[in-house]
Amino acid sequence: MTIFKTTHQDTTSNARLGLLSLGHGVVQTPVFMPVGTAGTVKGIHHEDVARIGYNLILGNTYHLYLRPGLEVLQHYGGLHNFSAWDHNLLTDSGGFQVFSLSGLRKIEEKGVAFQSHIDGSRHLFTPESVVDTQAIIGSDIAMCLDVCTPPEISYKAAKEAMELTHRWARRALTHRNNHETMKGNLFGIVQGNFYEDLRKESAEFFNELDFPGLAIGGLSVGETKEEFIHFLAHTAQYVTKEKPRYVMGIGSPDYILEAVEQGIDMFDCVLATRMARNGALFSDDGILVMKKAQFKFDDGPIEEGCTCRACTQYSRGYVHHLIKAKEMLGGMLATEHNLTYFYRLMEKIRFAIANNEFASFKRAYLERFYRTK
RNA sequence: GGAGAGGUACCCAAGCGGCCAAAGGGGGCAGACUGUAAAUCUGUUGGUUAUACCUUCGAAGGUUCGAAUCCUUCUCUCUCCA
Repeated sequence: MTIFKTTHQDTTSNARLGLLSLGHGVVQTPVFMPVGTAGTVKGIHHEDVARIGYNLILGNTYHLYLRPGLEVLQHYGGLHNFSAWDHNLLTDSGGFQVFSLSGLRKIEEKGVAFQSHIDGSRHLFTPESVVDTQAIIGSDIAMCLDVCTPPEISYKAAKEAMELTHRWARRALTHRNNHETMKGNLFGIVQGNFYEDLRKESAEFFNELDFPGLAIGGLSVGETKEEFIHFLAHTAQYVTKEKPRYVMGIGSPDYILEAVEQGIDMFDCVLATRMARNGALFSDDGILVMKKAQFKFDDGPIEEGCTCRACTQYSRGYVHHLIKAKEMLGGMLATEHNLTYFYRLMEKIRFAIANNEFASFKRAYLERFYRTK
């Protein structure tokens, strides 16, 4: 069963419009997904996330498994109900967490053994257990457990990680297809590190399997922007265009534009929400670091035309004050602003694609965003 | 009026003869943040013609090769007693 259809192909790039049909509604692509690691998009009500327009957010298997734990999630009938989120939910498998918590982990054929960052307790994730966990969470899109690797590892290590990712993917798919209660879709994750032939091999491997969608993983893990762009484009050319294509872990507006240009349909990133909490707000004229003294007496909105609460109800000076004073409302308003900004950016991107002018839109956007004022 | 404690950089505060332009906080300023161990972290914070020199630890004077540190006087603040 296909869950995705392309509705328009931009004539100036590989960018495309699509519709992604999931358990909690249809998602317009390209789509940016806010990250709600531990069952909450930090600093904002789920109600407000939905009000902005989002109908697909992330959760994280690793974090939710450790806390609140499967018993609690089962008690509440899944994360949708538990967190009052009535729209779509994608959960990351924990592959990235296991990678970023290196030192505590041990990767074996059967799965990955790791220690909790919370209390040091020992746990094992297998391709099968991670599918089970995401079934309990109730994910509309579940991700395979993968082996995510950093830049500058050897070819041999990269190849081994990729091959293990592939074996795990087969096991996860088999398990999912025999699963009695899982309703969500399971996506595969292309790996291959920063080696062109491995990326090609991994993409072709996943194209052959019966996943309803595919992700490109192992990018945005510390490589340069040039490497990111190169390996994104290189990998994307081999990943089937018949399925939704998801680049994990990006990004900033410039990274998102690069991804959309390569025909990527989905991406998620903590950047918008984390930077908001740290006092950096996005605008078409670049990033505003709100703690700067220049905003102290600034009566204007964060961004003219923005529809968020921060922009429609408060001045830059007030937000500046809240951020400086470390008031909770500051991070909340900033989060709402950045998520609104990214939502509107995606709307503009989709509009540009619909009008076959993505290439010029991208150029003009970046020119303005990085123009020094 | 008496007794005691104390005045250190933008603020609080350590230092109590040389390793002190002076710990640590805070505040200020700057930077970072990309499948969230982050409402976090990092750098910087007397001046200059800058691996050195100049000015600075309430004020003035003194002891010493050398003083934020010891002595004298003055001054201001706080606490207790009358």
